Amino acid sequence: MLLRMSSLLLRTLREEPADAEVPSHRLLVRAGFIRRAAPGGYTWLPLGKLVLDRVTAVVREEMHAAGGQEISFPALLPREPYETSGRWTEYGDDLFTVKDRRGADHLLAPTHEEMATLLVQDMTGSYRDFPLLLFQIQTKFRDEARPRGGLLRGREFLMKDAYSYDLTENGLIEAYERMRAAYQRIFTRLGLDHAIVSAVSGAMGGSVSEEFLAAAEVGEDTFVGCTDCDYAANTEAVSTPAPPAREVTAPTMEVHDTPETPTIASLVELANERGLGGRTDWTAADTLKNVVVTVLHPGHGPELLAIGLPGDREVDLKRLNAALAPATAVLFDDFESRPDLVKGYIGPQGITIPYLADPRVAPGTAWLTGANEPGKHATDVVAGRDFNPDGTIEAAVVRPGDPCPACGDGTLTMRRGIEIGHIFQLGRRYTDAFKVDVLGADGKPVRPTMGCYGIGLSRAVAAIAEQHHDEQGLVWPAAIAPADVHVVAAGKDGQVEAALALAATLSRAGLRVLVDDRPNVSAGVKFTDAELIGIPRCVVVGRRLAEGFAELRDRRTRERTEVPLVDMAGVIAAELG
RNA sequence: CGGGUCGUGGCGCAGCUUGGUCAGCGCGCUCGCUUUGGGAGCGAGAUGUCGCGGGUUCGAAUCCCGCCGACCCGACCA
Repeated sequence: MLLRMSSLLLRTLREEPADAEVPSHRLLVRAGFIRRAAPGGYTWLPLGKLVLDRVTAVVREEMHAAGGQEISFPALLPREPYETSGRWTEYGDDLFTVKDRRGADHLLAPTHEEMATLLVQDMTGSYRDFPLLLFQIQTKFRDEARPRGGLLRGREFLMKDAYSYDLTENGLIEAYERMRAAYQRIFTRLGLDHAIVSAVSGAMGGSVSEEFLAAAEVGEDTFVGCTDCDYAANTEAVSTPAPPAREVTAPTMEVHDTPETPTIASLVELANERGLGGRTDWTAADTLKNVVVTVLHPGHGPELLAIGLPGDREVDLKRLNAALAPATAVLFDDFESRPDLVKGYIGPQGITIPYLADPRVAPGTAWLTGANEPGKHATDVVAGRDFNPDGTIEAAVVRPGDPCPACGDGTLTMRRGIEIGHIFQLGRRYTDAFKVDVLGADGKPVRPTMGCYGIGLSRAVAAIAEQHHDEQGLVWPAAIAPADVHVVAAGKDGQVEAALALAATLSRAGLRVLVDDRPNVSAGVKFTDAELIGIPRCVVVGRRLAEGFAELRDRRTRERTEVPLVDMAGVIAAELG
C-alpha cells in the first residue's frame, strides 16, 4: 500500500473542533480520520477507514479462529420477530423504527438475536447440526437519547455480533469461555488495556454476562475492583454482602416528635440533640431512608415502589434500573396525590406500597426511620419484627472502600471504562420465544441454548485513540495503525522525489506506506501532521539524503536514528517482526 | 426527557445589549514571487440564504415566537 498525501482526502485541523470534548473525538476529527455527518453519525475518511478495517480484520480473524462462521443479516427488519421476542416494546425508545409505504412497521436492527434464532430454526433439524457459532460485522442502529463523544456513542455504529447455539449447558459454557478467550486475544492485539467485569444483562435477557471495559477517564461505566482478590464488576452488578440475621435485642419500637426533619441530616442532628432512644451518637448510617420511585413496565401502567436503604446511601438510579430491568424507574415526586406517603417521614412499618430493602437491612437490624406521620420518626424499628420487606434490591450507591462481596476481606476500588465488548449466556429466552426444537440423538426434541457476544468496532477505535495519544496527537499501536511507516520529504532539492522512491521501495517490501509528498509545504507542518496522525514510525528524508541516510523516528518514544536508505526496508521489517 | 451554553465562509471566533457602511477577524483555500528540518514572508484573490420557518419594522445577524441541531450536566441506554 502506498498512499500519497498530495492526493489524499485529508485535512488536518490546527484548532480544536468546538463541538468535541473527549480526547479521542477531538483527535480523530483534527487528524482527519472522521467527520461528523449526522446526529450521532460519522463519516470514515480514508485514514479512519484504514484503522477501522484493521480493527475489523483482527476481530474477524479471531472469530474464525474460535470456530465462527461469518454471515450477514439485513439491518432493515420486519416487526414480527421482535414482537415475538417481546423486544419491540422492551427495547423502548432506543429502537429505531420505520414504516414502509404500506404502513407496515419495520426496525433498524439494534442486534440480531431474533434473526439468528430464526435462521437456526430454519436451517437446522438435528443434534448433528450443533454446536453452531455464527457472527456478522454490521452497522447497528439505536436511537440514543444522547449521542456523545464522537464514536463513543453514536446512533449508528459498527458492531461485531456473534451467536452460539448448543444443546447442553456445558456446551453453552464452553462456547462462552471460548469467546471470552477470543475477546481477550482481540483486545490485547488491539492494544487495549481492559478489564473483564461482571455485568447485568439489560434488554438482552439471560443470566450470566460479562463486560470488557477499556480503562478510560471518559468512560461511561464505573466498575469496581477488589484490593485483595480478583473480583471485578460493573457498579450496576455489584452485590452487597448482607449481614447475617440476628436475634432481636432492640426494645419496642418508639415514636418520637421530630419536627422539621425532612432530611437525613436534619434528623440525625435532632436525634443527637434530644438524645433519642438514650443515644447521642446517631449517624446517617443508623437511619433507614425510604425512597419512593415510579416503576414503568414496558407495555404496562406505572407502579409505585418504596426502597429502604441506610440513610448514608443514595439511590443509584443506574443500579436501580439494572435491578428492575426491563422496567425502568424514576423518582416519585407527586406526594400531594398520595397522602398515605408522608414525604420525609416515610417508614416501612405499615407502608401501603410494595417495599424492597437494601441487603444491609437484614432481619434483626434496628433503625431510626419515619413514622408515616408529619414531624414524627420512630426508633428501634426492627426488620423482621416491625416490618417485613417484600424482598431485597441492589439500588444503593457503591462507594470505594465498601467490603468486597467475593472475598470479604478486601475493599472495593473504582475506575471508569468504555464498554468495548459484552458477552452473555442467554439460555433459552429466544429459542423458547420461537419454539426452536431439534431432534436429539435419542429421537426426542431438544431445545438449543444460546449465547451472544458483541464488540463495538467503531467504539473500539475511539477507545484505542483514548488510550493511545499524547500532547501532539494520536499514537496508534502498530497492529491497527493506518500505515506501517510515514515517509516525510523534509527539505528541498529533490527530496520529494527521493521520498517517493523510498516509499515505493518500502511498499514493494510489503510495508504499508503513507508518504508526505506535498510540494511547498514546510517541514514543520509535515512533522506536526505526522505526529497528529500518529503512524508508529516516520522516516524523514532530508538533510543527510546526499550521504544516503534518512532519519527513522519512533512516534511513541520519540527516539531518532540515522539509517542508510538501502537498509531502511530491512530495519523496519525487523522492527515489525 | 429536564437544566445550562451555543449555532455567523472549510475550521476557530467577534459583532447582537442600544435594529440602519457589519458581513468582519485569525487560520485554512487559490494565484504569483520569495522561503523550505518544527505550524514561513510579501502581494493579489475566492468563499456567507448570519441553523430553519414565521412575525415585528421603512429596514433584522441583531428584537419576538416556533422548530431543528451541537456541546456540557443530569436522566435514559450499552
